[in-house]
Amino acid sequence: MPTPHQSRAARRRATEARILDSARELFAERGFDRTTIRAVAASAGVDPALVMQYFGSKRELFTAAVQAVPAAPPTAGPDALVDQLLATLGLKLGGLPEGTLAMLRSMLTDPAAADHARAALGRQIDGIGAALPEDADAELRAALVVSTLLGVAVGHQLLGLSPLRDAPADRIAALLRPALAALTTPTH
Amino acid sequence: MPTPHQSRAARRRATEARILDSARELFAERGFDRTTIRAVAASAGVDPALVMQYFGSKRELFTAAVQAVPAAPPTAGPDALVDQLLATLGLKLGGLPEGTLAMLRSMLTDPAAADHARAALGRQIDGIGAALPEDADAELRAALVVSTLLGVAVGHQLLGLSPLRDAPADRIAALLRPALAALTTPTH
DNA sequence: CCATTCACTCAACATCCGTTGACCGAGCGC
DNA sequence: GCGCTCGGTCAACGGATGTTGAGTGAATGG
Repeated sequence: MPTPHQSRAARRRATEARILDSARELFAERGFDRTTIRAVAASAGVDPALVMQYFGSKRELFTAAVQAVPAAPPTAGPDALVDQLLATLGLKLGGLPEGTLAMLRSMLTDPAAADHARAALGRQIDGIGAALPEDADAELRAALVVSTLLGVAVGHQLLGLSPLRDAPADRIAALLRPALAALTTPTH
Repeated sequence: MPTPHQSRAARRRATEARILDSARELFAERGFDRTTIRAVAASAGVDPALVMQYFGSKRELFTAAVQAVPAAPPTAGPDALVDQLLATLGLKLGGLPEGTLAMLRSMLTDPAAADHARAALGRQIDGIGAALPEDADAELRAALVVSTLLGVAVGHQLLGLSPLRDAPADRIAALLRPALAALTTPTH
């Protein structure tokens, strides 16, 4: 309504993007089950039926909202690995992308989100495992690294544990660094 | 019905316990929202109305099912701390108690469960923080320790990440130990 | 042996949610 | 200018869920 003059296709794309943004925000905040199509539609200033028309079903809307999770960038040196991991955590950017948060929020209660999470985390594990020095436990160590970062992300972004919420990102990174180094270094 | 001869009070206590067990199992498996009172009742071989009569509401049933989470045992030495933490993880016992799993499963999507989780994890953090050597970052390091264990618990018990699921518990503990030691040791 | 208690069931209500089909009106091409 | 396309709305259905109130039958206690 307030947009004065636009091509029909442009308006169409704009409202679709508005719906997707509202969906991402609500999915990230409340998770899949507690996010209703009606709430997404209201937040986007649109009729619920339109959401269905554009995305087919609530499931497909969720999939579309979460899809923007980028894979881990190609790992370079084994030393820069830890820095890269800390960046992945999103501590440097003040937060993970909302689509990722939506997936994390729902991963424990929605089987489809759990599959998505397992796949994404599995890819991370494989990437890190390949960058680690050759060792029988490389994959397991990579899994522990990813689990550690997952725990910090959950505690910080999703649960808001007070010591984490109030701490500056670089201090968290500084304290985490030796722990990640210990996990990535064979101990024999 | 199959129980042949019992006092009325005993039967009553038995069915209440059966309901609680079914509730814990389903809450741990599917989380708060996806667990229906009808399903709990069916699993306990009972009418849904009886669940209401005994526990008042679905919320109170959940609270009762989750309540059995024990606080951290009084921390002794600063060296045994890491061992104790690994025990808390439940790796040695093949799994955390089902009430704890129920709370963890729902903590990202149910605000009440999130409060419960924040409180329980906060208590853990305080306990560990007090056991750490005096340092300005003690509480933050304790929070990172708890987050790490939370991440491993989630990845292992709730998501079932394959490298973690297939690894023997003592190997996970062995790899985790130096990382936890790095977190609990001031680095200056 | 009888009245009462009490564990337990049955049927129903109210609400909410995902989803659908008919419908409307403004912008587009001709 | 006209008819068609299409972005968008409206009203409704069907199912599931938490919750309730009346009812039933067996164990209890006197």
